[in-house]
Amino acid sequence: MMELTRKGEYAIRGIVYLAGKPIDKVCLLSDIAAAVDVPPTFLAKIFQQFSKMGLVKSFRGTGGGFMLGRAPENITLLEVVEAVEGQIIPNRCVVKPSDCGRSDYCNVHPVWKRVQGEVRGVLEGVTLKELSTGEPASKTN
Amino acid sequence: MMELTRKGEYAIRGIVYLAGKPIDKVCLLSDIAAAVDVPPTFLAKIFQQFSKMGLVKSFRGTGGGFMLGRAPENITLLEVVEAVEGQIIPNRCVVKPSDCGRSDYCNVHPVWKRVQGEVRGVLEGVTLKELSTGEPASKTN
DNA sequence: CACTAAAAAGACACTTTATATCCTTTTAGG
DNA sequence: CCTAAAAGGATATAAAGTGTCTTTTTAGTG
Ligand code: SF4
Ligand code: SF4
Repeated sequence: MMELTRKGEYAIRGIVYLAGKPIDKVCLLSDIAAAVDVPPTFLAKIFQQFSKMGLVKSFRGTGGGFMLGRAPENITLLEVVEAVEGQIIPNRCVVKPSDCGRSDYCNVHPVWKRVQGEVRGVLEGVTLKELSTGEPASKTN
Repeated sequence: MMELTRKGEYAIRGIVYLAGKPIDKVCLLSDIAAAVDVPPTFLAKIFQQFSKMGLVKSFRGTGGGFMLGRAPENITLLEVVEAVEGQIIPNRCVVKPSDCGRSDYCNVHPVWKRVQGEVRGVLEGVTLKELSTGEPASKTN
């Protein structure tokens, strides 16, 4: 259970690739797709989502392509994942307790809340910068 | 993403119900299903799985039914969830790194490992006892 | 023993989500 | 105007999720 979809996996690969390039370098979708081994048409859809959310900037026409929307140290893995997969929801009652009817007294409910928090915490603690360079965030600098 | 399936949700409801009964009380599937509001035929399949893994004991024929396989304080939520949903796998490379080819140098890979660990940790820290009584485990007693 | 209660097993049907491709349209440069 | 490239939309296929139905096995009971 809890498996990331291909879409999510591809999304990460694609944007981490961008994060490894100079911030203002415009990359062709076809190049990115080839580099990270993802079906180009599929990656196109993903990057369209990214583009709408400002995670990447896109340019059309000759000389067009994609570049990162913000500095890679300011984009967390959580943002990337949620951009394409939606919110992280271990159980539906986490987002809509009213759906269940048992949520008032249910002892399992808070556990899912906790799971959600933990997962979000981990993903939020990782930036594209770290993912592209392999270096842990140097928070004390 | 990461949503528990209905099956998983139903499984938990069903077994937590059992955990709230005296350990040697035999409950009818139909009663359990009605009590926790789950389609009886579906719950049957789930309890068959539980039975094979020893999480519940089953008795056939007249006077038959189900009871918990072990003391509720010795069954963790992790066990229950993994019994019906399989392992908790945030990304497939967590369980089969060889599938990816990039796993050797991939910086995202360890993040999924960490996510897996956190989720398992949370679920492992919760027992059926706590879930049925609402009381946190009193480890210091 | 025959009858009945109850779970086990297996097959099946339907829905939803995931995965991917294709075609057309828009935008921008040369 | 022609070409490069992304955006948008429709569609196709496969896989997973959700649930039902029927038949079989097991066990108690008069
Ligand atoms: S029973 Fe509890 S855990 Fe399950 S959906 Fe309802 S509130 Fe959530
Ligand atoms: S690229 Fe990294 S995170 Fe993605 S599947 Fe491969 S090893 Fe795992």
